[in-house]
Amino acid sequence: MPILDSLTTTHDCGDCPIRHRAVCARCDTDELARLEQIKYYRSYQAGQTVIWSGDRMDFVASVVSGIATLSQTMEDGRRQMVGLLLPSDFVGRPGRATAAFDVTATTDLVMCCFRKKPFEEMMISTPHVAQRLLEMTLDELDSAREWMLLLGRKTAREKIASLLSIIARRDASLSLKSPSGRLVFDLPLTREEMADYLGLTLETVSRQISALRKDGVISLEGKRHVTVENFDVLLEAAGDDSDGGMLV
Amino acid sequence: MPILDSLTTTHDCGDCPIRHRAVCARCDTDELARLEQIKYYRSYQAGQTVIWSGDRMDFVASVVSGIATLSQTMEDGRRQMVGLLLPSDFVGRPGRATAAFDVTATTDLVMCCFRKKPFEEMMISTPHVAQRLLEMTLDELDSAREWMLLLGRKTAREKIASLLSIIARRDASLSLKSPSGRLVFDLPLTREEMADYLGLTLETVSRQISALRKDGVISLEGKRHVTVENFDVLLEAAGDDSDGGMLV
DNA sequence: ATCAATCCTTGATTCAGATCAAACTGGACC
DNA sequence: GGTCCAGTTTGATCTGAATCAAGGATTGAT
Repeated sequence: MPILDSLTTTHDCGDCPIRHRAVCARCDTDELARLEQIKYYRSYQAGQTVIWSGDRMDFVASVVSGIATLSQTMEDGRRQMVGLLLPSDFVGRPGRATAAFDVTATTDLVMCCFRKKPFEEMMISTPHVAQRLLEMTLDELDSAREWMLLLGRKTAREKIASLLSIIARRDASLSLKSPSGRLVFDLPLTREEMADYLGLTLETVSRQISALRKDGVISLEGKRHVTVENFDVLLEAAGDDSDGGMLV
Repeated sequence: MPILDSLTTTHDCGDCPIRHRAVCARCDTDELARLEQIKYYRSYQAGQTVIWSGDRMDFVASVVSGIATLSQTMEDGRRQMVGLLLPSDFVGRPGRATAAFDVTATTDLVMCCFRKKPFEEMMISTPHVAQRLLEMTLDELDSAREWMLLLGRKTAREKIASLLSIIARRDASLSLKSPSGRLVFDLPLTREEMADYLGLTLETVSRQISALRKDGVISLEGKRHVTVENFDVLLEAAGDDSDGGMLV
């Protein structure tokens, strides 16, 4: 993929777009230099599988750009997404040999990979990587628990509204606007992927999006481009109390 | 509660029943001595609330004995348990002022609490606490993600069978037996608590337990005492592939 | 022994979302 | 232009679990 060539070559951590949010966020110059030595970039095309659950995994990585999904599949094919990996999110687990979930590139994806063995050594010898990883993991755990409320107790309509509000909030935070009033964004997922994330069927996702459109909560241009007229109305539909926890 | 008196007085970490599994598992003698100075025990009766979501929380803690639940409630009363806290599990989050979830004692409960400020200082100055906490948090995150598959995609029957298999596995691991063939244990939760954990109603829980009994997968004495004749049959009913991930 | 309270079971009915089925949309390619 | 095809929408029907409702069982208090 020619678009990605500039990123697939080794890159200076100082210029990295996720420098301040990823697992390396707290590293000082020395630590960064050590990371530079064990890192390499990998690119994946949209739709490609990064790793299958159970596969041997000899690296850990940060998402640099693009979106990946974490999912689980039962023998009969039922599938549940258990995480959405956005730029700066961490993939893999120090101290474990195999992947616990399937990782799939949803868009074109660039990852900054660290060879696992030396990364594990850094975890022990330098504090900043481990500290940041703990913080990120605690955040992920809170998100996962928020998601459990959605999966266990929310209606289909609330699930859709919750997902839209999360995506809207993330987009707003990237552009430094606080999420209120009108918001515009593109859905990074197909209806089927949304269904897999929300524990629904793709038909129900489609119907509920149509219903939110009819009710004036959102409007659509094409299938992916969404306008939210009033963020508070969306939160209301999501069943969240107006301030809303719901981290991504 | 007179039963707990021996535990509510200060106790030597060396004799602690969770010494080898809790957040202090990796600590050396020096570190343990520092922890001794900032720790205190608290007991709660079955049914008592330990902390409400949003409340200020000036400690973190390990469950020493008993069972607690982590849960979230929506304004209209819908409720979802997002974690079951067993002995050695950690409660609270360094670097955060308020509780993110409700914590409730399901049985009589003893917690080993650490004052948050000095605990946070230890996290920075000594590596072993932070390392162990990271490991425990990564395990919890994997469990939470397994639970997302259950909540999003499993049938009521599979949910019940999954919960029973988790409780059975934990009981077996405490008594060092490998879970296979006949297993006997007590349910630590009411039907309603099971429903809140599984994203079901208490009536559906009751019906599915009856159904598993009729089908010979389990037998019951009273309402809480369960016998599993064949663990593999239970796993089959849970929809897990026979080796089964499903950590607690 | 009676009463109240909590927990649990079972039955009847309803309904939200799944399933089955068909058709539409918009881009890529010839 | 056509035609392919993945992604999507919409309709008809079915079904698993929720809801509504009524009783048991056990415990503990009076």
